[in-house]
Amino acid sequence: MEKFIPLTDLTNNSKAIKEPPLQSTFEKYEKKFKALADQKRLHILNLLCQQDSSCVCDLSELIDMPQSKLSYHLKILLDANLIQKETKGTWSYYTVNTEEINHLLSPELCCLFRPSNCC
Amino acid sequence: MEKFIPLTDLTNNSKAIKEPPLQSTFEKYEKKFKALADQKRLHILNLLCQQDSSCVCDLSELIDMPQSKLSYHLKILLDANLIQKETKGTWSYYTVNTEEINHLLSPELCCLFRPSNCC
DNA sequence: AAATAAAATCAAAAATTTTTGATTTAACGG
DNA sequence: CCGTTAAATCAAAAATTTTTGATTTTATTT
Repeated sequence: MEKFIPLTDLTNNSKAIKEPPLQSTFEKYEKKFKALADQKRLHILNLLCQQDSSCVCDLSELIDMPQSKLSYHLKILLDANLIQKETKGTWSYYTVNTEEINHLLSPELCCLFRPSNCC
Repeated sequence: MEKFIPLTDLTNNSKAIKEPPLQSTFEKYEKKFKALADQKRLHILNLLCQQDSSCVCDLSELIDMPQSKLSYHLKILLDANLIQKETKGTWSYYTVNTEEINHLLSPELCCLFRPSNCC
């Protein structure tokens, strides 16, 4: 059992509070930027912003994309935590994860990828 | 020759100033996010931030990557306008395009992908 | 219980991106 | 002019991502 809390973490560039190693930080952002690195997914995000909650079948019509393809892209956005899912019965409703988008993107991208009330 | 400037652009959702169509906006950001969607390139950006100007051979040692591979990744960042190149003799010096990064990313990503003096 | 409907999953094919090692280009110094 | 060095380019191989159509899962309705 530890007797006292060390004041400095010598293993990590002498910062008192342990930061995750750069490597895993890069992994995290790689995943998020990969999710954003696709026109179709940017379009989906943009649509979700305007609707504030949509099910797959609604989106499927808006964006003219087969259901399985849409589910595939939604999963990538979901796994990157850029959107959230709420299931009601047989429907899945998706919404933009505004907090996450705010952490990631500049205010200038507001109009495209954040809910419509913001600008 | 135009007699007067139209007050509204009826072809584009009645906004007076013509915006690029969403499609081409998505294309633009797809390219930038694709450039960011890779651990190695995030690492390169992070290194460039700290150095404020480095040639390929210096980077190649810092990141332990063969020269042709590094050139490939630098080109992707360059084409996305996230970095800039200045050639002196046989050397190419690369720097982060801070303005572009600022337009794209949140202030929270400052420490990782902007020059070191900012936080 | 059977029929229907929404959405997720799966496996194979197609498309795209990345890696690799060799070659080329361009600039410099003797 | 020749040798050297930095960096870009190239083509083929390898790896990863996306598309497609079929199937499965889950919940609802009759």
